Amino acid sequence: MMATATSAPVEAPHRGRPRDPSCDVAILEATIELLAELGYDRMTVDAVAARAGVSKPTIYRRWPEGKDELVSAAVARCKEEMPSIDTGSLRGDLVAALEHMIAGIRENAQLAAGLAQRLRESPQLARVFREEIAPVKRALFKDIVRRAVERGELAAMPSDITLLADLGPSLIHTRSLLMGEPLDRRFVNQFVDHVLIPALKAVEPKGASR
Amino acid sequence: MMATATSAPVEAPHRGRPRDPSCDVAILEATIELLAELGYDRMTVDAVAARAGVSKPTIYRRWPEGKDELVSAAVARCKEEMPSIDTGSLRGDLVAALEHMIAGIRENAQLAAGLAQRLRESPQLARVFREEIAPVKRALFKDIVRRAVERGELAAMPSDITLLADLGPSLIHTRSLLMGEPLDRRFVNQFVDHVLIPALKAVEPKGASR
DNA sequence: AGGATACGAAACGGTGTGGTATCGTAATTC
DNA sequence: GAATTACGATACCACACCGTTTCGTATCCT
Repeated sequence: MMATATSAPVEAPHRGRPRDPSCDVAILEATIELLAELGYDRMTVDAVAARAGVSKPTIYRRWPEGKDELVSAAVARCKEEMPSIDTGSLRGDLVAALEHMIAGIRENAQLAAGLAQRLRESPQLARVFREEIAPVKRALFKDIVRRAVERGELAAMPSDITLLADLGPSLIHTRSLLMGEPLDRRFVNQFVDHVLIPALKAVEPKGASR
Repeated sequence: MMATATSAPVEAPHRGRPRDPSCDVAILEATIELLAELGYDRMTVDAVAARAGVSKPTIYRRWPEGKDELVSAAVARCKEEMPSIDTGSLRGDLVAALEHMIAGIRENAQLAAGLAQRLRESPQLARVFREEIAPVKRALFKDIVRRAVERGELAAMPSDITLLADLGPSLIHTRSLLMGEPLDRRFVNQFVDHVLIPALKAVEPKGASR
C-alpha cells in the first residue's frame, strides 16, 4: 500500500539499458507547463510527449497508471523553496514576501485553476497540495512575524497566525484568477498597511477596547 | 454586434408552435448543476439534455453557437440577489454576511472551480463574472460599513473599501477550494474580530502611528 | 560478445464528444 | 384545415484522446 505518487517513477530492473533520467524531468516539467496552460482535462499525454521531446511509450513506461499518477507526480515536484526574506522591519518583510508571491503567481495561479476541480475528486492530489504546497507560505509568514516579535515590533504572536498567513495568498489567488484585477505596488501597500499590520497590532490591545 | 449571451436565447419566429419556456430554465439549471459537479470540460451537452429532460436538438436550437454560449448564458442567470442584512451592529452584520456566504458556498465554489481555467480563455465569461457576480458581494459589504459609519461605530469609510470587501469571499473561496479547511463559527469569529474589525478601525488612527 | 532493456516513430482499437440530420408527432397561427 | 414551427428519439459523422502494440535501433550490464 501507500504506493502513491512519489517523485520516483516505477523502478526499472537492473539489467539492460538504464532509463534516461533527463527524460523524467523533461516529462514532469512539460506536464506542469501544459497543466498550467490548459488545465487537467485539456492536457493530453500526446502534448506532454511532444513538448518533452519524448515518445509516448516512454511516459507510460514510467507511469503505467496513466494521466492521474503523472499529474500527481508532477505537482509533487513543485515544492517551491522558501525564500529567505529579512529586510529588518516587519513592513519591509511583508511587502517583500507578497511581492515574491506575486512574481511567481502567474504559473501557480493558472496551475491551481487547472487543478481546482480535480482537487475535489482526487484525495491524493489534495493531500499533495495541502501538505506540500500550502505550508511553505504559512511558514514564511510565521517566520516574519516571529522575528518582528523578537525585535519588539509586535507585542505577541497572534493566536490565529494561520488565518492571517492565508490572507495574502488567498487575496492574490482570487484577484489574479477570478477577477482580472491588478496586483501592483499600490495593492501591496494598501493590503500591508490597512489590513495585515492593523490585524497584527490588534493582538492584546493595550488601549481601550471598543 | 454586442449579441453576447443574454439570458434570452435565439429568438423564435412568430409562426407555428412556440417554444416551451420551461425548457429554457430546465436547460440552464441543468447546465449550472453539471458545471458545478464536473467542470467545464467534463460537462457534456448530452448530459445536460438528459438531466433537463430535453433532447439535444432542443438545446442547439436555442444556442446554435454551442457549448460556450450555453455556459455563458447559464452563468449569467446566476446573479444571486443581495440579502438584506441589518442586525444593528457592525459585528453582527459582518458575521451574518459571512455566514450567508458560507452557506451558499458549496455550489458556487465548485462552480468557480469548474470555470476557473475557462475564465482566462473566454473574455465573455470573465466579463459576466466580473460585472455580474463580484459586485454583489462588494455592495453588501459596503452597505454594512456605510451603516456602521452612520451609526457612529466607525470613524469613516476606508478609502480601499473594495480591498476589504474582497477579503472575506477570497478567504472563503480559497479555504473551501484549494485546501479543505473548515468554515465554522470559530473561523468566522476569528476573521471578524482579528482581521476585519481591526482593519476597519485602523482608518484615520487618532493615536500615535507606528 | 550477448542478452536485456530503453528509446523514437508510427500505427491501431476503442471510446466519448460536439454538432448535424432525419423522421414522426404535437402545438399554434392564418 | 393547412402551413409552420417545436419537440423527442435516434442515428450519424468527424474528430480527438487514451492507452497499447509493433518494429528497428541504441545503450548498458554480465
